[in-house]
Amino acid sequence: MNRSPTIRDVAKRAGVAVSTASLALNGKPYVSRETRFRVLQAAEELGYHPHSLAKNLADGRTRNLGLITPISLEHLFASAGFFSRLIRGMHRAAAEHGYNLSLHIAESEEEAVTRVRAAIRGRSVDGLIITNPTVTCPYLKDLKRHRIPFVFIGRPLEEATYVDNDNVEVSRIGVRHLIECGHRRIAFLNGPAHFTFCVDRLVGYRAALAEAGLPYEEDLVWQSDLTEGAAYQVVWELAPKHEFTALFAGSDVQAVGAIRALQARGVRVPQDVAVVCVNNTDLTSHFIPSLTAVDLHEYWLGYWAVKRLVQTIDGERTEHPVLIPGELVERESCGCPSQDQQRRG
Amino acid sequence: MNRSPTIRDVAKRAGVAVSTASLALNGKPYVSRETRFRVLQAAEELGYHPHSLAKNLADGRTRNLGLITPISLEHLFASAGFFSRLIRGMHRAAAEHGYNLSLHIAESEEEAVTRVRAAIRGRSVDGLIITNPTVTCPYLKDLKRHRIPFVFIGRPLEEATYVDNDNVEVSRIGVRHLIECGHRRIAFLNGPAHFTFCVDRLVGYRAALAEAGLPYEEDLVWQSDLTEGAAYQVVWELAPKHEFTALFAGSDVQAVGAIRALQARGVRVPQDVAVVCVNNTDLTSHFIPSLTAVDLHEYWLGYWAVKRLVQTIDGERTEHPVLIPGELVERESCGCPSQDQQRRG
DNA sequence: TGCTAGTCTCGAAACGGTTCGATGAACAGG
DNA sequence: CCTGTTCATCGAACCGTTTCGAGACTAGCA
Repeated sequence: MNRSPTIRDVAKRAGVAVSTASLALNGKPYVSRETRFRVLQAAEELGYHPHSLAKNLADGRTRNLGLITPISLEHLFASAGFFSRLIRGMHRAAAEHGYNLSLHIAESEEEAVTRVRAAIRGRSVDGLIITNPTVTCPYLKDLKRHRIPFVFIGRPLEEATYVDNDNVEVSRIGVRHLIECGHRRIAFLNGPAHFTFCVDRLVGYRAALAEAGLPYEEDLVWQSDLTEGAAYQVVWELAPKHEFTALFAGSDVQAVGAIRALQARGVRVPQDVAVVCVNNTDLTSHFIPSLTAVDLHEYWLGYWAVKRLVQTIDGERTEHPVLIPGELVERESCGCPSQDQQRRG
Repeated sequence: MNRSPTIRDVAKRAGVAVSTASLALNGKPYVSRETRFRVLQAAEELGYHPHSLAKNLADGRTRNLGLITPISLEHLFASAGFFSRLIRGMHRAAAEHGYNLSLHIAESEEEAVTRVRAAIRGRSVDGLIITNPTVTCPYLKDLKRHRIPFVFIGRPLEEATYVDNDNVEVSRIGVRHLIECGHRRIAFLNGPAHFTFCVDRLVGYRAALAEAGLPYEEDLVWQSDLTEGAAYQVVWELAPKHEFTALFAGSDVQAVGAIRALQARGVRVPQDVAVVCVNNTDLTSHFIPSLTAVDLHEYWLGYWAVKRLVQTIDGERTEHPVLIPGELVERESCGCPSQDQQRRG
């Protein structure tokens, strides 16, 4: 015979009933020592491995976690690295709990709705992780109606369990570092205010200034899309109109746009203006000058999202969010004396 | 009742047998017009959606495709963006054919073996896509023994169906561009020779020179790991010893290391040395000067890998590989007059 | 000795679909 | 009118597990 052995084959070889074999194989109680041994041995000899689909159908759990990514990723995460680090963290947590990760990528929010529905209808996942909840969250009602466990990555406006960076802290760390370097007039190039993380970061910016007893000047808070070009334009236009010695940028790409604009205006980085940004990426480490950045630890974002989802699946009621702290990675662009020499890497 | 409707509920409501309902719902022949209509209507009214697990168990197909990534991704793909573009392409093709994508990330090759085995044993996938086959390919014998369909991304040494870039063409395109810009002494900073793509690219480099009637000088072919630091060291050391006006780098990160070394030696890019590299990434577009690069179209790499896998699953015998062409993206670093001004982007 | 509680084992019934073989009706050709 | 197809439908078996209820056997205790 060529087909792979089933639990029946194992049971037969061990001379027990199928149900007993099942108990033995799953380490359940009420199986005698010898019986368990015989079953295990038979399984071993036959090269038996349970058929996951059958298992899943029988006990109603799929052991599958779905990742839904609405909105074209290029637009959302400035850098694609975000996505892969996120996924790796998710994967690790999933593996720790015996879950598989399945991907449901959508290019638009409507497509995301479709994918959420399909996942729910087909009962193909035990829970969902959804990145970048927006204001509308059109899938939310489907999720709630079917009571399927889910976790957001990113702070949603609605009440829902989520995992996100502590974005207040993220910008506070960056700005505080500039203050410690002696800067007192620090511009902030933020992202669009409809992202919750941008709102939070403004709070952190103000907090850092307040802590240091520095005044908050609305004129020094700028805003641009997350692209290099948008950042360039904004900085090109606003930089000459204000006095500042440092700039805190909301993303690595925005920082690059800003630096290019400053250089075009004859401003040197970091000598004339120091720069710190959010997102520790390939770009920040390889750029010249290399960029001091706040690392978002996306790996752990993914890791905890899955952890939290598994908790939810297991019925634990845990409403409060998980907030991942950022971490400052010092490089050349902040112009600090303590800049590390990792060029030789 | 709260449980979701099954096909039995549909059958009962439509007044037909379960088997008939199944035929009707799946668009199979031998169902009369009215019967089919009644079944469909009943399904509609009940809000019936087939239970994917049950379906899969019944017909023995999982409709799942597994992606196995051996070897820490950071090491393998210089940039993380590679991974996410690959995945998106895979996802699209999978969606087109009604498959799901499940992730099996391994940090080492041994772990990859474990994951391959687990996937096979649990019958949880219909086929596997494995990135970056190495010389040893330890999972290969498991794959062949169980006759599970699989496709490699990257050219393996063993005989096996794979999808890869046309790496000979990739470097030929890059080098040819430099030649067209008037350069005659072109250095080549390649990656480690144990990667098949590096071997292929050397072939392309030589081909481009030969086509233009330029001599091949072994002294101008350098080699470094795929990191910035390694590239820096090699170029720092070798650059002064040779005469050349252009450099072709095997990756974006290597190009950055090379440029940094050149600049440290007082060589300007692109004025004194023009640079073209492989990998069109965030880094190449945002770097100053922005880097002319050969785009690898990873999206299509992933797309065709899945396409090919599905063909294999469907029993089509298609041994020859799919080769994705590269495409030159012109920017500042090659110093060509036709450089586009996309700064405003 | 009789009763109860606890172990161990078993067969059967799920889980929710697909597929196979049988059955009957309608219809064609001879 | 008989026979052989083709079409439409049905019931039952099956995919490979888990779980449930029941029965048998063993101790422990009055």
